[in-house]
Amino acid sequence: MRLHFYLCIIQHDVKASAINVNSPSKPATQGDVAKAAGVSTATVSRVINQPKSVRTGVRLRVQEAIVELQYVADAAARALASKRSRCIGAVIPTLANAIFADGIEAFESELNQASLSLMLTTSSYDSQHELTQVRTLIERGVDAVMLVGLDHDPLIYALLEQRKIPYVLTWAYSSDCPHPCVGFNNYEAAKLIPLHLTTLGHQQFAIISGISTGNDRASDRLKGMEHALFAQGITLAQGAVIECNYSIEAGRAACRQLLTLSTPPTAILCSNDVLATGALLECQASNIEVPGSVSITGFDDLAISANLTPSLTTMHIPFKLMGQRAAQYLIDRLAGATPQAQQQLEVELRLRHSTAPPKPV
Amino acid sequence: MRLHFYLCIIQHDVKASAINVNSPSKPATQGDVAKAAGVSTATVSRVINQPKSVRTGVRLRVQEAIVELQYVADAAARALASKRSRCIGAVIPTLANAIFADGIEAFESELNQASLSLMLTTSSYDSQHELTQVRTLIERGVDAVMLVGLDHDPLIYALLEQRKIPYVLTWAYSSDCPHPCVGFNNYEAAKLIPLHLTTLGHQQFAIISGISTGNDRASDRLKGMEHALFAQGITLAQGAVIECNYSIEAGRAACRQLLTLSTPPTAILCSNDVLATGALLECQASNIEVPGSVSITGFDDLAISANLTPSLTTMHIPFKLMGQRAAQYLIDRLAGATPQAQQQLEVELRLRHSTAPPKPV
DNA sequence: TATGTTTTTGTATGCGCTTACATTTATTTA
DNA sequence: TAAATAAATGTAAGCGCATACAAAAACATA
Repeated sequence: MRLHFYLCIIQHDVKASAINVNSPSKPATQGDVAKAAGVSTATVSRVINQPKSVRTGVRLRVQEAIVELQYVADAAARALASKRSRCIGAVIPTLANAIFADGIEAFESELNQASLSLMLTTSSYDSQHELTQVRTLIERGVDAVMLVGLDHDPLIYALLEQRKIPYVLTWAYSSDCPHPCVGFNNYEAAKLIPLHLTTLGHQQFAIISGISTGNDRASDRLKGMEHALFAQGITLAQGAVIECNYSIEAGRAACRQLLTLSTPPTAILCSNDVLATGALLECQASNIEVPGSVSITGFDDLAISANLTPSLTTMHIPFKLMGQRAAQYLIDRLAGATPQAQQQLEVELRLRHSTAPPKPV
Repeated sequence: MRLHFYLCIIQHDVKASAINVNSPSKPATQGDVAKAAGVSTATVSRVINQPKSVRTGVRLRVQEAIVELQYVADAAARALASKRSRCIGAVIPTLANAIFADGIEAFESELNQASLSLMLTTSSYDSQHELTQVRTLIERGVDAVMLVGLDHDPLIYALLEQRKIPYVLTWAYSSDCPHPCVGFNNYEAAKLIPLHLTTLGHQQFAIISGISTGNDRASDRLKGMEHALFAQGITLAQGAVIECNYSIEAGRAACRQLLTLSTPPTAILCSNDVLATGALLECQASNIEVPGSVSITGFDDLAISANLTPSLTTMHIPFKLMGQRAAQYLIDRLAGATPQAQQQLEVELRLRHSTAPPKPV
């Protein structure tokens, strides 16, 4: 016992001096700190995790040793011993769409403040890939998971629930959603847009939608717009609904195509601002007046939308707030609280200059 | 000893049956799998990490047990024992700028294929915050780190090198960079743009730059453009250089201001496409002809740039390739290889319709 | 078949930390 | 001041895995 003690002292001295000369020695461990400060490893651990439970004098001594030895706690060991990785996983369709980038940025920032880190993956709008990514995140030991949209492979929910991993769905909301979600009702929000245009007097509509298969947001928005039109007794002409990828080029191409219909639309409803921007730019490039010849609406309210000429009428979504709320939900869950499981965010139709009454016939 | 043995058996049986009925029992461990397959934990570990070293029959039995028990290896334990977390950290200024979003998406995708996960953080263009984030990543035990730009707090390099954590700098390149980097020379690339415009006959220039303080990319681009102009004997009028945030609104405001100069520029050089888009939209909104009255150039070649009216002359940067290469560099490093430390990517000035000879005076 | 090789498998240790519990020390109460 | 209580600290047992080394099995050689 005594011998052991001496050995430890010697070992510590060697290490300490080695560190002092910046040699490539191994990083200090909790044990090194403990010896340097003359306390047990348990106390070092407490200084790090529950500082208040350690007397001030001791705490200071330990903190000094930590700085001195440039001690950095080993995350793997902490995670193994505490069963918490302090990492949150997120699967989003893509970063290419600014709406995800903004939301995720806020999400990460919020996590950061709670000393949590973000493990980010993308699914490319592919639900099987999403499942794979969730599996990977679970293997990585994330403490919680954020997903986009309400529809997911049931296996995802099974995995998450089996392992008791808190999760939250975002970018969508439904009052009867059986899962925790933070977002807005894409369907209901989308219904508001046709209303605005019919009020202006439009009768001839067309829709540029994202691919609705396997994308509940796109699908809900499309349905919302269609149903709202039908409710007004308006029918969509053959070929007046185009589904395409979320890209400016696709939006342009779709717009071009729609304007060649036998009865061209006086209003084109786009299911997001990327497509709407494409449509607007196509009109600009083709010298078609907006809103003179055709009104155009978007959805999302990207940074560029208010700056286009004409500025885009679109549905404003508080993405930043959504990211924050989603993060907060998970943070609360991990803290043992039971935050509100379904959170609906306010959206707002921003009336700008891309919409106007149709030309009198 | 013997007692302990029995206890283990009993405990295992309980666990196994519990799992079969999908009860909320603890997830299976390697030991559970080992018992189920009638092998040692070492063999299970080998089946997972070096399958070829295990006989086919045994391997199959183990894999079966893994599926049966829904075994998922504990990442923390693996990391602790193997000293590898399989996580790569990245610090980018912001996701709000699409150039980072695209590059990171490719980066993550490449990591994914190598069974590595991305831990993403943002610095808000703040070098001290960046240092904090790097610290956090190191604490999280990332195996490698990706940073944006060449200039960083020396402490960052010290930390990384002390812990022998491979890292790579991106979005920039310099032949004399002492650190691994994958990117392009912002300074040299920027110099090409004024050249194009002087060739067209422009003499009156203005520049809209990002905040150059603490941002080597912005600073290099600005210097590059200025030096190229000076080399042609062209001086910038007082107030002809504006530094502002990377936002469309800021670009618009800067453009508006520049056009009120006593000798308004015939060409406005923007240090990225966001600012250029802002400038272009401002002109559009003010009915100022581009390139009739003023030529505008960007830098980055965002998705929207080719679709604006007029389409934007800009420097094309292969962000996707850059993300892939950066990831590959780190993957190779972690595999023990010594990939090329400095990798320069080709950039290309895309001549489009926002530039033209100035109006004859 | 006996021996030497190689391949496969098992044993047992430790990675660095957290935490239940035991022990010591400080503080309060009577 | 002593006893009772509370607070601070130490002890030691894992957490679940990878891996060095030892042992066993399979294979090759003579």
